[in-house]
Amino acid sequence: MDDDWDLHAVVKGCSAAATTTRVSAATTSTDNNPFPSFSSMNFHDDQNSFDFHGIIDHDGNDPFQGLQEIYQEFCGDPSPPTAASSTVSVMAAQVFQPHQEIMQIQPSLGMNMQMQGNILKNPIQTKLVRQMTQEELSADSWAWRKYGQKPIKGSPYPRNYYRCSTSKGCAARKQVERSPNDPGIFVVSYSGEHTHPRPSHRSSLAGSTRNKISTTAATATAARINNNNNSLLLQKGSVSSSSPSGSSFSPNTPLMEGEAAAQNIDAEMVEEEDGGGDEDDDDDNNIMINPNDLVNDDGEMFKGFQDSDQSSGGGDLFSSGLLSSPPWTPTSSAATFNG
DNA sequence: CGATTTTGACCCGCGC
DNA sequence: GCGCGGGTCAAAATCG
Repeated sequence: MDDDWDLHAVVKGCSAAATTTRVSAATTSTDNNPFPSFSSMNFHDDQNSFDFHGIIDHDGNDPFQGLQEIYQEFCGDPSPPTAASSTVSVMAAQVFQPHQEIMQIQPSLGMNMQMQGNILKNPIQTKLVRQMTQEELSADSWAWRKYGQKPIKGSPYPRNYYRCSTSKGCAARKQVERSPNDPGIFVVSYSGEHTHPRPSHRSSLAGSTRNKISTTAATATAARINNNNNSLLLQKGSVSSSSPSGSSFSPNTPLMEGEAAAQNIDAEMVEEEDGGGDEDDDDDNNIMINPNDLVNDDGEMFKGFQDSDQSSGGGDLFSSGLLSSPPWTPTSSAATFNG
């Protein structure tokens, strides 16, 4: 029954957005990590705290040189902070993949206009995959509506499918599933882009009652996450159009069930920002990019998902809702998971 | 009543 | 061609 905590929708907020993004080689093993120094990189939301200078690889080269340049371009307009840092993380993940043939960035949800402008130069279809805690999920400000749930082979937890409910034609979607390795962590994938600005008010029923999630579980999850790797992954996928979202609107989304959800709702709007984070957020929002996770044997990025091997049973379900906007556009949304 | 969740069915791509 | 797995659809149920 413990697994019943529904993570249903969490919504809104933005507070969870990452305040500090840490990019690191997930694997500690230097053997496979082409960028040992990566693990020590820390990124802050502060406008210019993201600095790739001084980082070198095994051979003493500066693998981040190009990234630094790109970053500077994007950072012309750092807002929203979270978005910016997350985006950069994504970029880093792509750029640093040794075997990655593609180094372009694609427009995605939540990107601000400037970012998109830059990105459009290199349109690529990608899907953003990120691991986050429930808290972070709750920070999603977009409004998501769940349209499906399926058991996934290899994972004891089902995957939940959400689409943006703010606008009918919005192509933004996201998938949320619990990490087989750590139930406290959710793997969220974003694809498509919002064709409208962020909602400023969460929809009335969003995540209302249907979802109840045990606060304890949520808390535990959040706490646990600090000890886990939050990896940011990218994979070729589907996405396309562009849309502004990075701006500052506030959205909604389903919330976690129960109180947690409720709390998020009210609190979120209040804290949406960037400043909220601070200490706690620092840890919770760390984003670690694991090169190994990004690329598979074929040199393609991916991995996080396929890892676990269990069987899909169809049965169990958890419903989850969650997450929301792309890392760079944090706000809130919640989700619920029923173990 | 409207919006959302749940859940089985359907569709499609992929590997054998 | 067949089976499997993943993504989406749609009807029913739920909730404020």
